Amino acid sequence: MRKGRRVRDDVLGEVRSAIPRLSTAERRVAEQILEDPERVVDLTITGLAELCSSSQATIARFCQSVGFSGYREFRLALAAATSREQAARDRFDLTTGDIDFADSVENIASKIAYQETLAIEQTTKGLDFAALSRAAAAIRGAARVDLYGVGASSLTAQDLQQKLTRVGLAAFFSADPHLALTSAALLRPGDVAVVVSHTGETLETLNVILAARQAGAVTVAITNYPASELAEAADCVLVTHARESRYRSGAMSSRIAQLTVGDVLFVSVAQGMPERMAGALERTYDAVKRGTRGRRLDA
Amino acid sequence: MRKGRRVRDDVLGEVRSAIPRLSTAERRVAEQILEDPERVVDLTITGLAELCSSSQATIARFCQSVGFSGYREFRLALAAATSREQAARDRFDLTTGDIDFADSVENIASKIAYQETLAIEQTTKGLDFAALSRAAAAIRGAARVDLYGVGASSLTAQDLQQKLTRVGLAAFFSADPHLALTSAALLRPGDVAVVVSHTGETLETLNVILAARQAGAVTVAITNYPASELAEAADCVLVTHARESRYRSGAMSSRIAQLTVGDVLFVSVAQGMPERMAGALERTYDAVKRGTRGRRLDA
DNA sequence: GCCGTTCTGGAAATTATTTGCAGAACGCCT
DNA sequence: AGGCGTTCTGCAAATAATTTCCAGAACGGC
Repeated sequence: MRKGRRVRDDVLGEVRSAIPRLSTAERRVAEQILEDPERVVDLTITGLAELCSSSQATIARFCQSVGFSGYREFRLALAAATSREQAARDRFDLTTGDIDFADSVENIASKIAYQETLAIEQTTKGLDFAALSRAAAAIRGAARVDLYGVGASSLTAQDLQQKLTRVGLAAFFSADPHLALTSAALLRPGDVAVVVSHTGETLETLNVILAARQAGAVTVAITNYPASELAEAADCVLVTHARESRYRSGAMSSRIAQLTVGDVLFVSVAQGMPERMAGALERTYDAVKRGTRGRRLDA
Repeated sequence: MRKGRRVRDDVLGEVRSAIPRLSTAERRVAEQILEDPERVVDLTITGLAELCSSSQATIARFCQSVGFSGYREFRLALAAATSREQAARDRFDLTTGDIDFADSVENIASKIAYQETLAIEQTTKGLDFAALSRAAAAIRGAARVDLYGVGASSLTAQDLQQKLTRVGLAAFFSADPHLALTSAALLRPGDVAVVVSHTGETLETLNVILAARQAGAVTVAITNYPASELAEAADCVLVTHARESRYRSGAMSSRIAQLTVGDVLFVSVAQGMPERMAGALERTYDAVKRGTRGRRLDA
């Protein structure tokens, strides 16, 4: 790749390796920069010149020696590089430990962020793309899609239902296990049932998938446990990889992972039917817009 | 809190959320920047002015409106931010952020993972921890907590409602705007209303928060736009930093960011009441367990 | 010690950024 | 519709930052 890019990625390295061929005054500059890059970023060329007990001209020449067009460009690159390093550092000094009662609010936030991003990364990396494509194709072709989940998993199901509806598919969600069973039993071959369950052992969801299967529908399971009964029973199994924190107050990572899977599934579905999408999205947007006219209460 | 640092982390978010309060010419500038930040980084103020068919003065003023001392500082921050994002993209080995119709399923997954991860990281970094602590304390002390959200935001509200209920708090969620209004009006001083809305301009949600406020309840807003009317009206504002993909098929990042905020809030609440928690969680777990006895349909 | 080469900082020249200002555009009120 | 105040905009002047030029200083080789 073009040099410009490479330099920008590792300014400090460039500076270090340039030291041997620099003159005394320029070397002083290099050392100052390496010692505290973050400080230098905030300095104007004059400030840096003072800091190095030298002149602006020297700084400018230094920047050119290292391979930049001048101080302006160098400073920009330095800012990019330090920020990049900072980002990398941030990601790793997130203590991987579980959340405990002694944590500050800031710590809690970091840890949750870490766990949730981890869940997303691992889940998307571990997805069975073949199964996913099959599921997406089935949903695209279905006359109707039933979604089901209880407890925290109901949110994933609802979310997907909202999304599919938005692109003009007939998607249904029921929170009530009896209604869900009824609904599943009425599916027809070609229709799809998507069942969400973290453990994959929730009895209600299992029964729904069995009913859907019996009715001839394509069954899709979103679960954390590929060996669960739910997974065994489904045609397409989409596995989440969430390790729930010990502070298991609620399904945090698992729910995020499920939603991510839902998103990928949804986008795959939508991608296969571009004609339909464009229009449907716009129409639903307009509808909502129109529907929200009203009066403010404090007027 | 160190504003400088926060801004530097998410310049694009700042720009985006500043749009509402910008003038026409400044808005053009903002849009240009959002459209192709990498390009703008290489531009001098004159270049950017030309690109936006406006004057240098406008650019300079724009930078100040967004919260920087001037273009120099802004450009530096932009360089830092884009480089940071680039680093994150490298991690997911992908080249562009936005999803398009040509993407393979694997690519879609990477991109979604990237965007959602970014939303989580930026949101947790940008959280106002003071507001968060206040909200958590209020919820802990409330005799009742009302949660409200429509559309995609309803999921966040539901999620939080489930969690709070699990630790023994009286938490209510209503999807129906009329019921929500009724409910909000009946809150008492010391109670809490949590309102979730991405844009912060949804009329229904605005009215709910106004009603809750009038009833003397503590009001908490979860929104992406700190300058929105909703945010203005709330006692504690928790801001998400989600940049929705151009493939705006559904609120993916914004919803994830909201949930993350909800999680942090919940854990903060739970942390302050350990006695209550341990027991409550166990009892609710047992209850669910007992409630799920039944017969498998395929037996 | 002299000469040529390289290095350095002061200062001028250039370039970039910010600020002041006056006209234009807009909304508001009558 | 017309007048009035406010805000927005671009021009241009003022300022600030950076680059280039140049002359003197320092060093090394003869």
